[in-house]
This record gives sequence, structure tokens and C-alpha cells, in this order.
Amino acid sequence: MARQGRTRKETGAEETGATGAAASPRPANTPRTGRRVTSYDVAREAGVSQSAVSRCFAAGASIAPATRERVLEVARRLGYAPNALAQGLISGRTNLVALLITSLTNRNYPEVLAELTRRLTDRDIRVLLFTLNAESEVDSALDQLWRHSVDGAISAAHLSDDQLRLFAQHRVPLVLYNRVADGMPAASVSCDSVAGERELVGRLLAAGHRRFGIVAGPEDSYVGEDRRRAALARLEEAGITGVPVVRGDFSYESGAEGLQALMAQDGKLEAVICVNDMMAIGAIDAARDRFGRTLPDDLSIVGFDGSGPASWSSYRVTSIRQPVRRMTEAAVSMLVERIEDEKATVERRLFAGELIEGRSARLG
Amino acid sequence: MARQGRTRKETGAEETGATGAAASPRPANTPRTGRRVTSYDVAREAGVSQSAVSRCFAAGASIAPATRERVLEVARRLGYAPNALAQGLISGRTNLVALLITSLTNRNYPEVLAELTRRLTDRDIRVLLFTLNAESEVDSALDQLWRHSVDGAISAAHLSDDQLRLFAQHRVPLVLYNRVADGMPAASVSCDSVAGERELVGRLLAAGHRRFGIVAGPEDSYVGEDRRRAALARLEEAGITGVPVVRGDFSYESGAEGLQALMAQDGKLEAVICVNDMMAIGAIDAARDRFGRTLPDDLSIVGFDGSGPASWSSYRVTSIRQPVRRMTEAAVSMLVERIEDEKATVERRLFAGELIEGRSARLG
DNA sequence: CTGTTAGCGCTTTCAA
DNA sequence: TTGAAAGCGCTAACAG
Repeated sequence: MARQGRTRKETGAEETGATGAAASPRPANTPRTGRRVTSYDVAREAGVSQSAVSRCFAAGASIAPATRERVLEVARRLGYAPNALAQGLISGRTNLVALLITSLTNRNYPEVLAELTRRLTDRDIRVLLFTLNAESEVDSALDQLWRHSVDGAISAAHLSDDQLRLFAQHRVPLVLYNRVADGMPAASVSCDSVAGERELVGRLLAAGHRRFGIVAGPEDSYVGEDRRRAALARLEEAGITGVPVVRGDFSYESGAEGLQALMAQDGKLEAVICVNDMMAIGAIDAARDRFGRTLPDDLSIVGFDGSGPASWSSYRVTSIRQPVRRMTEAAVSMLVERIEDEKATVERRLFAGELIEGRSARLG
Repeated sequence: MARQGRTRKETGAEETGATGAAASPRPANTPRTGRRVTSYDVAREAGVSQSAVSRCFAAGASIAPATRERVLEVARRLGYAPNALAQGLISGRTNLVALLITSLTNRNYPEVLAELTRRLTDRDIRVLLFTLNAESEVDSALDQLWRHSVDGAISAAHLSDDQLRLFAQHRVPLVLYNRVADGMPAASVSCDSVAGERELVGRLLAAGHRRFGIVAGPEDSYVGEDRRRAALARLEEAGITGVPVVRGDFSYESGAEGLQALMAQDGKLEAVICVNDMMAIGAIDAARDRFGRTLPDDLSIVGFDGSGPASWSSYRVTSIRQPVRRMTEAAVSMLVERIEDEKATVERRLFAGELIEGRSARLG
């Protein structure tokens, strides 16, 4: 009965298709484009049942090699490929992973998105991308996540505890990238900001710097705050307190302005700690242009990240390089593991950064 | 009968859900997470039919305000949202658009992806992202496109005529970004490379430069080749021929190497035309570091794009800025138009770039 | 305005 | 190994 209804409908659709195709001229031998080719079409043509066709496209389904061969041949000829929506609807697996990233992060570290996407694609997983411009956009992005039944998500954007809880409620595996949850257990991959910043500051101290300034990030940035605190803590251990701190937004411009603000507070500044490379670059340019300083003789400036432009010969920023490749690989493999095994233990992986000596600071 | 089967199944699933939820401890008042909430759940709870629930989430469906209110209230309480897979499967609309971009493009112009995604999101369209690393990855990306029934696609990656034809066959509206199809009619949005490059070269000529060198892009880059040809043509009009051309890959490093290669060919080079800013920046650094040149006095270097770092004070690259915002807006609105109206005429929109005078070249 | 009904295209038991 | 049948969650006619 269901079959009959289906058959009737198919005929109707085919007519529509033919009409549509006729409207836009096409060579007579190109495939008909009117309606999507379904597994029923392939089944009919190959003289097997629809479920047999389905099995041919499923890994490890029991199907006779000869049948399989024949079906795949027909499928290829008709240009058939399983409909991902139908597959996802019935199997509960979409092979779709959501990537949440702030547009700021993407602007400063485009390689993160590229690497994550590449590694996911390598594992035959598609990417549903959400670039967030404001905190407020997270909720609507999450709403779409649930609707699209993604198999998992990687977030390089800030999520509140409530939002993290939603992932658990919806049973969507999640891996945080370069941020850890405050009060919740959540899988994450990050670069060790504390250790990196401590090393950097330690080396600045060893070189004899005593008058410091910090260009921090926005208050809601996890990595920014982590680095700021680590730097301040390390300085305090060395008996240096009352260090001026200004905040930027991780951009070049804010780095330049940050340096200017610090110089206004202390014209005899010896070392400036920027919590990311982009701001360090802005600070370097400002130090040269606006204050005529020569680095690293007159002033030391350090950054963090090891992003592309930091290594350009005009800057050679002294910094901590994040192992982006290893981190993205870890994020993806952790996520896949959690998708495969719902009970996988929550793991936080912390990667050490590598100190880049550069030429923008005197190190001890 | 179908109803009965469904009901039976629901009960079973609910039990599974409860068990699963019990396994991971949760406060007793948080919603049950075991099974997806469906429109049937909402319907039952609100005392209406399933289709009534569906109507509440459809724009402009006829539903009594009172009913709507009640249903939405229940939906909110149960945390219900329509399943995008099921919606797409039956309606033929997924509100999903594919974005094809090479990882190179994304690395050099991260704002393009961010802007496109933002504008699509603003129109309630989700983005399926494909970052391509090699030409060979296009076909498998396209295969996934068809499977996922995207409503349309924007490509900032190179597509062959055959590949373009597939879009027509599959009836997937497509807009090309910064590239036009060779032999096919295809909607596209681009920045006018020819006009921009001509203006730039014209100004260099007006300033008296006569010994030129060109750092071109890869042969398979549409924009790169367009700019190279435009520059050469304009020079030839001025009676300048035999201009040395070297090729880079749009990266900083290749720009530096390009400059070095050109200098090796002609040590008295007066002006270097780089087909993008990243290479111009590399060339500028190389000219300063490796050849001790001062710009723009000893040498003029121009780029193209107006990308972020080009405006940093260490470079101030003389360049042509692409109107990225207007271009991405145009691409998205053209695509939406083509999705809405299958018969929309194929349109090629060309945007003029803006000359940025910068400090890296003497202009006349 | 509302409910009933028939599928969208597929995977997955279950028998044969 | 294969086919029949059920149904994933939803929209869209169509009655009423």
C-alpha cells in the first residue's frame, strides 16, 4: 500500500522533472535533473530491493559482492548518492560537527579554523560553521545546533555554564578549544598560558627588566585573563607590584593604543607584556613610530601565540608559539572519541607552548 | 495504526532515556534528556494535533493566536524545536548554504569567510563549510553538497566547467566569489582587478618609474592571472616590454623570494608590482632587510587587496582595497535571490577597488 | 482554523 | 544474503 502511493508520486514527480528540465535547454544526453535520484530508482534499475541498495552504501553490511557490484554500477550511472538528511533522520548520525568560533578569533588565527576543518574532513565529517560576533549570538547558534542534530561540537568561543549544561542535556559531545569550563567538567584542549607566560616573564626578569606594563585582553576572554594573571603572579614573585595594566581587544590597533596608554603612565617603561601577538605587533609599531624607540634596546615587547605575522622580519616578536597542529588534532580526535563512546571520560589536554626568542625583547 | 506503532515506540524510548539520564547524575528538576522532544510530545501536552504544532513554527500558517500561544508555551517548557533534518527532507529546503573556500584564501583573507557567514546567519541560513587544500578535494566536497541538499553555494575556490555544470544539473544555485567562469554563464561577484591594476600601474608610470618587476600568483589563480595580465598590458601601452615576472603563492615568504629573484634579474629595479598584499609585505621586508632599500625612495612596491596587515605602520602598502563588505553582501543577496527564484537571471557584479596611497610606492 | 493523511528517502529489524 | 515492512520527525494537501 505504501509502495503504491510512492509509485504514483514518483510518476508525478518525474513529469514535473521533465517539464522543468525542458524549460532550461540541455543536451539530450545529460542526466535528467528534475528530481533527486533515490535508492528506489537504483533498486528498480538494478532489479533488487531498496534495502539492498542501502546496504551497498553501508560499511560492513551483508551483501553479495556480485549484487554490490551491480548496484554500485547502476548507482554511478544514475548519479545516485544517499540523501544525508534521510540518513541522519533515521540513523541518528549526521556526520556533522558544529564549529563555534568568534569572528575575532578567526580573524587573528585563521589557521585554527582551517586546521580543524581539514582534520574533520579527513575523517569524513562535515562542518557546520558558526562565527559569533557577540556573546548574545551563542544562544541562537546553540538552538540551531540542536535542530541540526550535529554529532558533536568544538567551541573556540566562550560558553557559559548554562550553555555547557545544554550540551550535556542534548547529549552532544563537546570539546572546548583554548578555554576550559569554570565550574563544569568539560573536555578541552588548550595551550598552557600560565606556564608560557611565566617563562616569558621569567626571562624578561632575568634580563634585568624592572619596570613593566601589561596590555591585557577583554575581561571575558579566558586566555587573555589567564595570561594576565600568570604574568602578574610571576612579577609579584619577583617582588614587582603595582604593574600598570591596560586592556585591548586583541587587535593591532588596541595594541598600539595600549602601548601609548602605558607610556603615558610610565615614560620609563622597560618591558611590555602583550597577551597576544597582534597587540604586540601594534605595540611595537607604536613604540617605534610614536615614541621613537628601538627594540629591543630601548624597550622590550613580548606577545603570545606565534601567529603568522609575528615572525615577519619587521617584527620578529618574542613570543610563545601555540602548537596549533597538535592542538587541533587533539581536539578533533578527542571529539571523535566522545562521539564514538558516550561514556568516554572527560579529559583536559594542556599543551606546552614553545618560546620564540624573536628580536622584540631582551631575554635573560 | 501508524499512531499506535509510534506510541509504543515512544514509551520504549522514554524508558531508555530515563535509564540513560540516571546513569549520569542530574538535578531532579532538569528536563529529561533521553530522547529528542518531538512535535508529537508537544501536541499531546498541548492537546492539539501534531500538525497544529508544526503550523506554530511555520511563518504565515493559519493558526489561532490562542492555540499558538498555548502550543509555544508548551514547546518552550519541553524544550522543543523542529528537527531540521525532517524539515529539510520533506520541504526540500534546508536553509543550508555551502561555502567553498581554499585554505589559502581563508588564511590570507579571513574576513571574507567571517563576513559571508555573518550575513548568511543574519538571514537565518546556516553554513556548511568546505575548506579545500587541493584542487582534488573539490569533487568530494561537491559530492557532499548534493548529499546534504544545500539550498545554494558560494565558492571562493576554483571550479572547472564540468563542476559548474554539476551545480546546474543538481539545481543548486551558485555564486562565485572573486572568480568568473571561463566558458559558462555563472553568477559572480568580484573586484575589478583589471581596472584596479591599471590604475596602480598608471600611477607608477606617472611617477616616472620605468624598470618594473612583477610578482605574480600561481597560474591557476583567477585573480592572480587577471592582475598580472592587466599590469603587463598597461605597461605595454606605455611602451614597456620584457618585464620580468616571477611567481609566488600569495604568501609572505613567496613575496620575499619573489623580490629577491627579481633583484637578481635586474639590480636597478624601480618598481615591483605584487599581485596581492601578502606578497607585497614579504617583498617590502626583503627589500629592506636583504637589499637595504628604503621605500619609497629607493624602490616602489605595490600590492593588491587592502588586507589588514597592509595598513600596519611598518608597511603602509600602496594597494587597491577590495570592498569586502559590499562584495560579501552582494554575494549573499545574489545567492538568496537565486534560491528564491530559480529563474533569476545570471548576473556578474564587478566592484571597483579603492586606491590606497600608502607609503610603499611613489605615485604620480 | 484544525485534524487527518500521505509521504520525504533512508536504515533497520525481522523473516524467509 | 535478501526483501518486506516499519517508521525517523516533519510538512503539506485536503477535508471538515
